[in-house]
Amino acid sequence: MARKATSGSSGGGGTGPGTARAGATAPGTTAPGATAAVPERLLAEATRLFAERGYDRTSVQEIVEAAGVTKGALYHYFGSKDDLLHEIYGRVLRLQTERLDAIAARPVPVTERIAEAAADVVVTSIQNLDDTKIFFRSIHQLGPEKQKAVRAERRRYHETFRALIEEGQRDGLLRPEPRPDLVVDYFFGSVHHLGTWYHADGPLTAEQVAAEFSDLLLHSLRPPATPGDPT
Amino acid sequence: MARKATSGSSGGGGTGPGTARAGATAPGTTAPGATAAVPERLLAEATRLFAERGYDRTSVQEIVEAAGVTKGALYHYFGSKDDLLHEIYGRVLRLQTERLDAIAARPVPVTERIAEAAADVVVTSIQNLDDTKIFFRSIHQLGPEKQKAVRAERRRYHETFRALIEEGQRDGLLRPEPRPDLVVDYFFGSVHHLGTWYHADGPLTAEQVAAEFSDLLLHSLRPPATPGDPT
Amino acid sequence: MARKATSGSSGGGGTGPGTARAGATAPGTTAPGATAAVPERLLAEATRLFAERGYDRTSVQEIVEAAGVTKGALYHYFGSKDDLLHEIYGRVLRLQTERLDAIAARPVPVTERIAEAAADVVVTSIQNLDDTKIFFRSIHQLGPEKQKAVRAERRRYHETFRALIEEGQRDGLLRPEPRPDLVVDYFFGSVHHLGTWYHADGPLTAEQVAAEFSDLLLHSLRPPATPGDPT
Amino acid sequence: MARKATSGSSGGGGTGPGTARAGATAPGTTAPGATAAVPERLLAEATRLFAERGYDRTSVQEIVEAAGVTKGALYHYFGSKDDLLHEIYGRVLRLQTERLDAIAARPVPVTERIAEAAADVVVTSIQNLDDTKIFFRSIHQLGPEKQKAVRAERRRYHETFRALIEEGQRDGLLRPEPRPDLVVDYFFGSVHHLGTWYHADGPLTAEQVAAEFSDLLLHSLRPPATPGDPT
DNA sequence: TATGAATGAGATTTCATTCAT
DNA sequence: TATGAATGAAATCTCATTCAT
Repeated sequence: MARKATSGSSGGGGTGPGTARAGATAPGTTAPGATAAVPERLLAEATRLFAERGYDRTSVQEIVEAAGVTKGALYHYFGSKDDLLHEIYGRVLRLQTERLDAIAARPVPVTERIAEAAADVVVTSIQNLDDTKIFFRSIHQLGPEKQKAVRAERRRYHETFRALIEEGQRDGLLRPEPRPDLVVDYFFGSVHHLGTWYHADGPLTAEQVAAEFSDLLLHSLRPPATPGDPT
Repeated sequence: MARKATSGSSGGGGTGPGTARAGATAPGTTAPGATAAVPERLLAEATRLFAERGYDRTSVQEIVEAAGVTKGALYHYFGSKDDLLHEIYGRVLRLQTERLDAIAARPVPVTERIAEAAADVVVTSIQNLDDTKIFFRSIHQLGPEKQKAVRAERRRYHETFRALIEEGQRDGLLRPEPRPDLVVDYFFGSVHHLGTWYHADGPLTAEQVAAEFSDLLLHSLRPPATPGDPT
Repeated sequence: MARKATSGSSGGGGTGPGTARAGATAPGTTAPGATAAVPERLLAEATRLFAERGYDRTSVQEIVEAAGVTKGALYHYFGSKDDLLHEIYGRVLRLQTERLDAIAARPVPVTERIAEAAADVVVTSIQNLDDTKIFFRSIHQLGPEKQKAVRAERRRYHETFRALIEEGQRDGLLRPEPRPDLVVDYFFGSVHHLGTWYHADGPLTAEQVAAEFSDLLLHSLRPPATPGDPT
Repeated sequence: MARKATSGSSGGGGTGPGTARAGATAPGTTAPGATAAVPERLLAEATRLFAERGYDRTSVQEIVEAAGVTKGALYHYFGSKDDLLHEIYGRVLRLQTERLDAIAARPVPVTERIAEAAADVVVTSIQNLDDTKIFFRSIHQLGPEKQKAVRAERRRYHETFRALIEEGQRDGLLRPEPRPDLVVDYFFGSVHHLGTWYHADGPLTAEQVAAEFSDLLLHSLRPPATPGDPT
């Protein structure tokens, strides 16, 4: 058995998020810079195709053809088509979780941390727009236990974000009325739908969208200005 | 070939939302109070199943079994599986478009109309949660020309909503900074994602969510309070 | 759903043992005597092929080609390749069980009933030699619950036979020493292996083999001749 | 390519039953007492797995995993999966042939030799129950020429046994009526089916079964008692 | 002596759709 | 208005085997 990407592979192990992210060529690969290692190539093409025509509408045959290998090779590295999807999810989730954790830990006012976190998730969602598209369209096509794993990771992300909002409300920097969990669902609904309308060649850069979204979020939470306290 | 539900079948005809929703028996149906007419039953079961396991994962066989008819019957009323999905889309779109148009035409301040429209779309999305789920998961699985038709209707809806925002900004009732189209995408992202987290047996009623979402939207657009102008 | 041969179909229902055995043409079939109905043809070809090259070595493709239909047709009638095998088993088992029950109930001395039963199972095993071959080679390739069902039916058959032997021993017509269950396993081992050596074009008719096997069985159970009791 | 176990490898060489069974380490193996040599381990696991789930249902991958080696290693020692099966067959056949030859040569009355041979084959079949199971289920899955080779060896074994029966009939110690070849098929059918019902943890020891089977065989051949000749 | 990535052919099964009745 | 047998194409996955190292 080769290193099949099994379920519990989150957390740095697995089919080489390390290699995949670092861009380092796996041992046994040909010239660096030429063709990437097979698993990475498979993941990249799968991501592109899933985003383009959906998980169910993309056949394994199309993926391997795009990656220039045979089906046997795919199944040498990934246990199933499901695994491929799961691995794609894992990559984005890990990336965004790491970044959010870093931002949440910064020694700056909580409103600033929220603004930064909001802007950051928009930017990374746009930078990985294919993954974003796939995520919210295809989660239901994952096997039940893998789906649970992904949802659990997602929930952890949301909870971290919610904690920031709660902190802001406790400190009186944000309006106390909105329910934090609803705010999170409200904001991330917007983020997750970036994939349905954002285009790289449109009029807006990722950063512009990020700034606007972040601004809209904070304005909706901002306490009413009190006399002598011009925001 | 009898009255197949072709694309342009909007307008309240046979299989339309009106008859289906109101529970009125369509002409030519058996005893009222018995089982609903076949096309309605097919649409209802298809909606349920598509929401439950996705369009591609639902087989025609499953739909007809759930509706208690045979495949021949389905193809008697609908030209294809695609048609079924398209018809489901049509129902929600028509419903929500009608309501938005009515609200937009009311002789009340624009902020009030926006608040109402926002709350209303949340309520109807939750009331038709299955349709909402299907909509944003399965659009891509529609054939290209049907997809275009649906997107066009959707766009019209968004434009109506955007016009309200523009009006509010022109009149100085809303902050001028946010780009209206971005605001629309921002808000409807949230609405469309209701299907991923809202549960009827959860702690919140549709109206509570509607009030909060509407409130968040308006606060994010509210101009900064000026002295002597308490909002 | 068409009449798929589901597990519990033993006992006269199912994919038409009635039609299959009686040779009656199913409604909707063409000229009687011409080509048999599709399910029957599939079963017949599957039996032949499974006997010839084994269950695992026979592809569904080969079966449908031999039967002159498409794969879709096979799966219209049978839920799986497994089902086909199960149905084949069912036919022989039902046939032999019926015959044994009839013989066991005859109002003749038990030794005679045993002799007849032994001869009969040999004859019917040879007449359905393909089924016999398949039975003892392929049972293990059946799914677990179907395997259990088949074994249960088989056990019932063995128990009926064993009861005859016990009766003979109780009545003093057979030697008391041999354990009845071992005798059953001993004899049916021989019967089941007919498929490995018997050929229709060999020197022996089915009846000759039956007579010899029956004779060997009874001689091995015959009590020692007592003076004045020439058997 | 090193010493691949080719078809004609009988005669006690490297991978032979002698070394494997006795637990002696083959030349070139590591420390005695540690894990067995690789080819032996492969054969042992293959035997277990083939018996458990059948030849076709056991993948090469499963065998090498069970043996703790890689596929390359298997193909280093054995030319094919077929070879593995053939080698397993060879082991039992050689063992049983040797023992039968020894028994047949003993200077005791032929009835005694038959009784001993019958009991012996039962005992060794039970002691190597996995091989027994495999033998009669999987012969057909061997390539044609290997199948022929195995059948030829098997035939030789049967002929030796048949000769004993013929001798007994010639000498008037056995009933002359039964056809010797049929008797052989009759008895070995029983023996070969031991694998389908015997369990080591059942109520009977191998020796008890052997005694009963041998007894049943001889009673079925025993001439009718003549007055003044108490058996 | 052994590895393990990769192949390529083939396996079973599913499914939307058609059509004679 | 409805049936249901049948199609044919495509889908996912498995597996024995090879070969450069």
